[in-house]
Amino acid sequence: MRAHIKELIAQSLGYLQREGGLSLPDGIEEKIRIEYARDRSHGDYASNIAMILAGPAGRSPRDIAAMIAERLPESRRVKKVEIAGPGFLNFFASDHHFRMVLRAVLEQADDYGRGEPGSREDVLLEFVSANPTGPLHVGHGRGAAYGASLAAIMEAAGHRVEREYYVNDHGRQMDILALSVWLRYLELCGEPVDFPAGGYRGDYVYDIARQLRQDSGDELRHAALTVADGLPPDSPEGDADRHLDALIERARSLLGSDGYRHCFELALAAMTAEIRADLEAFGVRYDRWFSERSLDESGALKNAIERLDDNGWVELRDGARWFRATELGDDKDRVLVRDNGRSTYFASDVAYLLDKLERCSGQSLYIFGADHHGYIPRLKAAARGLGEDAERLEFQLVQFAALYRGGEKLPMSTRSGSFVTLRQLREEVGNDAARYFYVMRSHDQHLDFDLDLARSQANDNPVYYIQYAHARIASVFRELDGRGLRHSREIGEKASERLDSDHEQDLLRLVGRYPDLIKSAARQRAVHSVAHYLHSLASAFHTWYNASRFLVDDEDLRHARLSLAAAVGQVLRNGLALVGVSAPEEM
RNA sequence: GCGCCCGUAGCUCAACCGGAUAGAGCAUCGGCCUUCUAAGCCGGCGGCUGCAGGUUCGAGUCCUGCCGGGCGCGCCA
Repeated sequence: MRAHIKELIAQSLGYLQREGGLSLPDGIEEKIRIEYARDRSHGDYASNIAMILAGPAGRSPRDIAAMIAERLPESRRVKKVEIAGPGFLNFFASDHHFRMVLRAVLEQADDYGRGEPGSREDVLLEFVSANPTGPLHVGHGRGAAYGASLAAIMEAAGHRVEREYYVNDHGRQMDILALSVWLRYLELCGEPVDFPAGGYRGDYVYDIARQLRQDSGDELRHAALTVADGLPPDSPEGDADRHLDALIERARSLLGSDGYRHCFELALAAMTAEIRADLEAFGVRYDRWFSERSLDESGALKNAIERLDDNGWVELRDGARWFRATELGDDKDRVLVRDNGRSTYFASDVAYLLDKLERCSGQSLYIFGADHHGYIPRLKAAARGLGEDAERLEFQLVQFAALYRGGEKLPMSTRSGSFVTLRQLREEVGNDAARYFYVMRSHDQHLDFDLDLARSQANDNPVYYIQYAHARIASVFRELDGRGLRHSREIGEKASERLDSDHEQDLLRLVGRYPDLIKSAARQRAVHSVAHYLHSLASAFHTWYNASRFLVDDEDLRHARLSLAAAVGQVLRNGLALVGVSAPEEM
């Protein structure tokens, strides 16, 4: 409908242009914006085009609006056009338009609101990508909920979306996990080891250690004294990181490369499987799990560094290879290969970035936690250095979700193990509430997640409010069935002009703008706007439900109302599906 | 110190890339179940959009400065 009205205005402007009554700036068609009227008395759609043209044309906005209105082509979907306020053109939709809306919803059903697949650019969406060194916590949950919903919304809008998880299966953090597992394993063998300050302390480490003991028995056992012998001191007296690195080296030498590798692979596989299962249970699915290690194995890492070098952005400094990022917009130069010959995490990022840009024709979208915002300039610099278009990289920052319990903010640290996992959250508040709560606020806003509130007020959750509307609709149709009646969409559609109350008109309007909503939510990456829309649709339905009855004797009216109710139910289902929330038939 | 994000009702947040009288939920006060699900509905109370300037027909939205909060600034991952 927005596109339709836009076209009407463009035609009118065309007439005006040809008649010579008005000279228009070039490309003015692009500037036509159709908005939703806020107030019912302002009609259904509004355009401010006359106000934009007033300046250059040197005439009053209302005059111009009148000229445009006079030359608007007839349309069956527009009942009338008014000029209001400072110069708005207000469009009132016709009964015919609303009839078309009803028909579209009921005919297209689950596809209502969906654009043609592939009608928009392909995007590659990377999200969560948490290190597989511990279970996902509630911070990751927000990225997961936002990313999965955004992917679904963009897909619905017509993008082809590739969902990707980048697995950091390569670096020091993984070594620390492998070491932690091995030390816990030694404990289980009865060795009195001192657990390092920098190790991973969560219970899950014991779980993996138990698995290791089951696999390997005492094969990997070494005396605690041998393990600790001659190591630099741990904190607080010494340096925790130096201690940790020495301990990793000790593990490697005692276990041999095969033994060490076994610990490492077991820990990696166990953690990855757990993360995957967590996300799956949360309704979050990926098209690809991309291994960082594979970049090294495939030579992609070497290629990317060479390409930066060929383009003249790499130089040797103090035995290390540096990327001269400063000249490409970053605030510091970055090390690619350390003086010990090992490549940095950043080097892998560059290789992965290149791989993504080569695989995807459109935008490569990163969803980062807010703490990663410092990566943006360096990744853009890398894209430029590679000779790629940095504009194809897009970053959405998801702000923190702070957890509160008993009015106290919970500390969140992976290493100390004192965090609330995504799994615990799901068990506490349920999948539907968790998915909805995560995305009901704009992703660039901080989110205060009060666990007590989420649990104790579970019945006041907005998500139940929306689901309840859906269940009520289903219940109406059950009642209809119970009375031996049937709903005819055909009659309902024909009689749709009987839906003339304010409540019904509000609902028709809301249902009709759903397809536009999906497009704009996708364009703005604004998942929360879908959540808000669903809430207002449910609210309008509850109001209507309380104000009037569906199963009336007047057949035309009954069928018309049932058609509208069915349409509302359909849109609720479609929208809820996009944010990963179920639409129950009864509650 | 430098950089990024954010300051809107008592609380948590919206406001369709500059539009019309800034809206919801929670909290609070008062009403509505013999009728399709009261996990609901109707009404009241609640605002100098952090502060001060600027840009223009028009600013919560854009620009500058200040105040306040969060996060980030390693040959870590």
